[in-house]
Amino acid sequence: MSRMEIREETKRRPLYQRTAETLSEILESVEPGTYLPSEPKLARSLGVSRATLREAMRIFERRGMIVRRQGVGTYVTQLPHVIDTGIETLESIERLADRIGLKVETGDLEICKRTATEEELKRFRWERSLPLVEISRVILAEGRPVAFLIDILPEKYVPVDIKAGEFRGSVLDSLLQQDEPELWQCLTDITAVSASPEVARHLKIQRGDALLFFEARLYSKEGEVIEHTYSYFLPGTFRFHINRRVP
Amino acid sequence: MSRMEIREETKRRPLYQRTAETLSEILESVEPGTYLPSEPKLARSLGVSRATLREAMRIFERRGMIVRRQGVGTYVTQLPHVIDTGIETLESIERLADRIGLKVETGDLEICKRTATEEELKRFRWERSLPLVEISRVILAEGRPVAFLIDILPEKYVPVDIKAGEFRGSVLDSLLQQDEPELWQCLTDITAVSASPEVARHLKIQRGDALLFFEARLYSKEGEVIEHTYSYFLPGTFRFHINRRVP
DNA sequence: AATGCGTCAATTGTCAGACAACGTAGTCGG
DNA sequence: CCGACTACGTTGTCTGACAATTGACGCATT
Repeated sequence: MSRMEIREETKRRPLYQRTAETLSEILESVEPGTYLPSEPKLARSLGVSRATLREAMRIFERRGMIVRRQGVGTYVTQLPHVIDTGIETLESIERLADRIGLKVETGDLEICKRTATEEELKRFRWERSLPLVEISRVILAEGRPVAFLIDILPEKYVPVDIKAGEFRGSVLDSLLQQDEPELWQCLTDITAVSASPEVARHLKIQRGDALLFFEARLYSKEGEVIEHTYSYFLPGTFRFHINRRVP
Repeated sequence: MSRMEIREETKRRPLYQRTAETLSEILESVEPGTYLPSEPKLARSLGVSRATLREAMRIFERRGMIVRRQGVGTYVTQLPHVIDTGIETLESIERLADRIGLKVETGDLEICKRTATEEELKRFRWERSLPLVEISRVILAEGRPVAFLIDILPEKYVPVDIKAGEFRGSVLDSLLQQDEPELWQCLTDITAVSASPEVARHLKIQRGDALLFFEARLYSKEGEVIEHTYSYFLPGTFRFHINRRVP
């Protein structure tokens, strides 16, 4: 077969995206404030064309990780790492805990089937007959409850490993691991609430204590709501930060 | 003078950035789900090269506003507007209120000069002798307190109009309006707190009530801390949302 | 010595054109 | 009816070139 060639599995995604990943590693490894090699040199050293390199760089420029100045060069900004550890990137609590070296486990796991409420039908455009699964659980860090999470998603989207009873602690991670459905973005509302009696009971705190509250909707590329999550966080354990751009 | 040519003031910034703005307007004006013209056509119609257009498009692709598929085309995603109204873009409370049609005013304004504390010296790398200005105020919506803000910044950066006693409600807006110092990004920590007695007094709420709390550091391109802000928000009035990307 | 000016080299910004890779829809043959 | 093949349009990638901008240097002038 003349057309069959060796093709790495990474070949699937566009080159500029893989280049962006390589660039990301480079940016993390160099001291903030240092200048990158010129575009022609860097492109040659990465084995891509200058156009492709520029497409990859544009991403980091917009994120504020690099500054490009015509006639001068491109240098790495201060604090580039926070962008990849910030809230801008969708991440499960378990992975976040992992990253900061925190051991967590799951408690009070409850999984139940139900149908959508009127409000859910209207807000998420789910079918009336669509069977839903609601998964609630408590996150424990060093034995203490630090978060209470409620995931709601159509039964057809429930990852196979969770269906099989092998719940490993994160609905999101299971969803990300499989190919179907393809996740695209997650819209999250942020606010603070006083703990309700039920949430207080799960978190073993006083009713009325202040909690950080996320309400998130996970979308597919087609704009369909795949999952809906309520998250209650006890202040102090997790630090959520975000990099806001100036307009 | 042969070299002197008419040059619009907008000419200063790179073409791909201006193209990005034009693109942004186009994206907002079209129905979500529709396909854009092909890159050659769109580039011609915008009067730029295809390479420049692609650099501009890359920004919106990363933000999730458009999806590009090789061999098919580029289409506009659902809910593109939330990105520009989300928390990702730095914005004063006053402008946010404006956008959602809320009338706000300022109360309990206090401006005082002081020197940096030990913690501030360490965290922000400010000079020990640097005189600071602390500006605290309450945001009122329809007569009710909804937010309490504390801005801390070196005296040399205090906008001239505020120095002149013309405080118009937003330190950030004043900073953005002038050319110096040049703002670059804002790192914001998000959490929830119980209202302290002092904050509760300003917001006219009970001590211990749940508040959304932002701690923000405003940086220049050189990585210098220009401003430091504590923000307490009463839940319910402002909706902060964010678009989280899947990795 | 200090200052201003022109020149030059290096770097990013922009352009044009070409071809490759990919997906879709239609065509053709079975 | 179904499958394979083909043609076509789109995005992905590359090459080379030139423009615009900046900083450094040398030089003449003050």
